[in-house]
Amino acid sequence: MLFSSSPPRDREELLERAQQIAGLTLGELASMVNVKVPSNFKREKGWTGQLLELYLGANAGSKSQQDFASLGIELKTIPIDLQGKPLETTYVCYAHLTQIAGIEWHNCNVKNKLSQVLWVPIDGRRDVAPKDRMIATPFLWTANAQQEQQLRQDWEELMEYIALGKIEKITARHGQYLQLRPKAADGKALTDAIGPHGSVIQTRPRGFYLRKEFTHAILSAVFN
DNA sequence: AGTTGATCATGA
DNA sequence: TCATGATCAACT
Repeated sequence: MLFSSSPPRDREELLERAQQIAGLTLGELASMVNVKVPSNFKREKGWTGQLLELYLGANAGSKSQQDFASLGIELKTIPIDLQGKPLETTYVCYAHLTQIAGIEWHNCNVKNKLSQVLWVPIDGRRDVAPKDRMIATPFLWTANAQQEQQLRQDWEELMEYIALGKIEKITARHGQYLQLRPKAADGKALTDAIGPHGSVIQTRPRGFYLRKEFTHAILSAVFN
C-alpha cells in the first residue's frame, strides 16, 4: 500500500478523521489512499471496509479484537439505500461452536465487538458503480439498555442451542435481531461442533450477524 | 482451518 | 422482492 494513516490517538481524532470524508465518493477516497476501485464487489466483498481501515489507520491484521483496540472501537461500514435503510446484514464475529463452557454474555465476543462501533454508512445501491457511491456521515454508537437486552436475548438463545448440540437445528430465522449464519470460504469448510448427545460433529463454520432491522434502528436514531 | 473484511445470488 | 445460505479475498 502506498498510504496508511497513523492510528488515531483518541476517539475524538478518529471521529473527526471519519467525518472529514462524509460526502466523498469511494472513488475520491480511494484516490486519496492510492488504491483502485473495483468495478463491482463480486470478487472483493470486503474492499470497502479495508479502504476505510487504511484511511482511518486501523491496526490491520489484528484479530478477535476491535479495529482500534486501544480505543475499544470497532469499525463497521454499512451499505444503505436512499432512505438510509441497510441493504445488508452486518457481520459481527465468528461463532465458536465448542469449548463454550464459561462463556456468558458479559464476556462474549459479540458484546465485546459491539461495545463501541464507528458506523460508516455508505450508499450501497447496486445500480451505482462503486466509485460513485457516496459516504454518509460516520458516527459513534454504543448500545443502549434496550438494544443490549435485544442482542443478549438472541445470543443466549443461540448459544443454548449450540451448547445443547442443536447447531444443525439453527437457521438464519432464529434470533429477532442477532442471527447465526454460515461464514466460510465455501461449503466444503468444516469445523467441530457439539452434536446430539454431546458427541463431536463436523459442521459449516458460522458467524453472528446483525439483522437489518437492528441496524436500521441505530441509523434512524441518528439521522431522524 | 480460523478470523478478519463483507456482498453475492438463488430459492421462496 | 428479499433474506438465507453461500461465497470471495487477505492474512495468520
